[in-house]
Amino acid sequence: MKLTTKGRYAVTAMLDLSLHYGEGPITLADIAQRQGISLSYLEQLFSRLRKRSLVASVRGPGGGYSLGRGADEIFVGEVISAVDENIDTTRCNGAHNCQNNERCLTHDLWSDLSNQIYGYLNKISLQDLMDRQAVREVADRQDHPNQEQPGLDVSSLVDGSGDLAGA
Amino acid sequence: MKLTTKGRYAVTAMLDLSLHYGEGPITLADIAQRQGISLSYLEQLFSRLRKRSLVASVRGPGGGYSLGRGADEIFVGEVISAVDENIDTTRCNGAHNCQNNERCLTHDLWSDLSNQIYGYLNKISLQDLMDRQAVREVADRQDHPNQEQPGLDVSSLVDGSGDLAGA
DNA sequence: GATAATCTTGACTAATTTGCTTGGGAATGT
DNA sequence: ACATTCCCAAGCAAATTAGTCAAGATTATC
Repeated sequence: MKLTTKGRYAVTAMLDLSLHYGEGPITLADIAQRQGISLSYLEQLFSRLRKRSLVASVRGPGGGYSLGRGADEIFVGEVISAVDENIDTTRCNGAHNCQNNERCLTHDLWSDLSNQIYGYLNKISLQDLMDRQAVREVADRQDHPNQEQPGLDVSSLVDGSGDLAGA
Repeated sequence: MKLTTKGRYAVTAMLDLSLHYGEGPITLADIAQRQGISLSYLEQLFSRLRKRSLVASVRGPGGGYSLGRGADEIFVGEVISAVDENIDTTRCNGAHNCQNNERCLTHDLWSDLSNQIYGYLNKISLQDLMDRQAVREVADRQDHPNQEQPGLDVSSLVDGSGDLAGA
C-alpha cells in the first residue's frame, strides 16, 4: 500500500468524473484544466485506470472518459493501487523467507497494518466521499448561518427564487 | 497524508524498539542489522522521531534509543507524519483560494479523505499492532493445528517445557 | 585521562519516482 | 477530409529516497 501525490491525482480525477456523471464523456483536457494536472500526465494515469476498467473511453470528437461503473462501486483503494502498480516486492517478499525470525515478525507487523489500511480504503467509494462532503457542507452552513457564501448567497439576497433550496 | 516506504521504515524501526522494550537502550546498529536498513538512513529517521519525542536517546557506550512513551501511547499516524514532514502545501493551500469553485470542491473531497486516513492511522498504536499480531498467530494455530510451525513447535516436541505458553 | 561506543549533524551522491514534454499515431464524429 | 479525441512510447528535469562519508559530542569503562 502506497499513498502519494500520484494517487491523489488519480482520485481527484476520478472524483471530477464522478461530479460530471451523466454529462456524457468528459475529455481529459477538461479535467486537466479544472484540476490543474497536465494533460499528458492524466493520459498516463488514465491508461492504467482503463486497464482496470475503472474508466471507459470513447474516441473521436465528443468523446472522452466516463466512470467504468457507478460511483458507489468504485473504491478509493482500487484507484490508488491501479496507478501505483509497482513491481516492488518489498525486499522480504512473501514474508516467509527472511534471514531470521525477528525480522520476519516485524515485517508481519507491517504487512498487517498495510492490509488494514488497504481494507479501510477499499470500503470508501467515490460516492461515499461525495455524500459525506455534501453532508458536511450542510452541517457547515447550519453551524455558521451568518457567514458569507461567496457567489452563492448574493443571488438569494437579490431575489427570493430559492434555487438553492434543493442543493 | 503520505504513505511511502520511508514511513514503512520508520514504523518498522519503531516496532523493533517496541519488541525490545525493557531491554534498555537499543542501538541503531542493532535495528539496522535486524531490519535491513542502512545505519545512516536510520540516523536521519530517528533524528526526526526524536524531535517529536517519539523516541528517547542515551549517548555513550551502552546507549541507544528507546520509545519516548509507552507503545500504547504512540500511534502509527504520528510516526509516519514525523518522518514525512514536508513543506508541501499542496498547490491549493488552505483550499479556499482556488481559481474556481469546481476545483476547490474536488480538493475538498480529497482533503476529506486524507483526514479520514490520518484519523484512522492515529487510532492504531504500536501496542495494537503487536497485540493483533499475537491474536492472529494464536488464531492461525487454532485454525491449522496440524501445520508445522518452523522453529517453534520443534522445541515443544522435544521437551514439554512449555516456554511458549505465555507468548 | 585515554579509549571506545554511541548518538548527532551536515554535506554529498546514486538510484528511483514524479510529473511533465514531445512527438507521433489510431479512431471517429461532422 | 478534417478536427477532435484517445492512445502510446521515448525522454527528461525536479524531487524524493536511500545511502555514504566525515566530523563532531557525550559518556561508560578501563
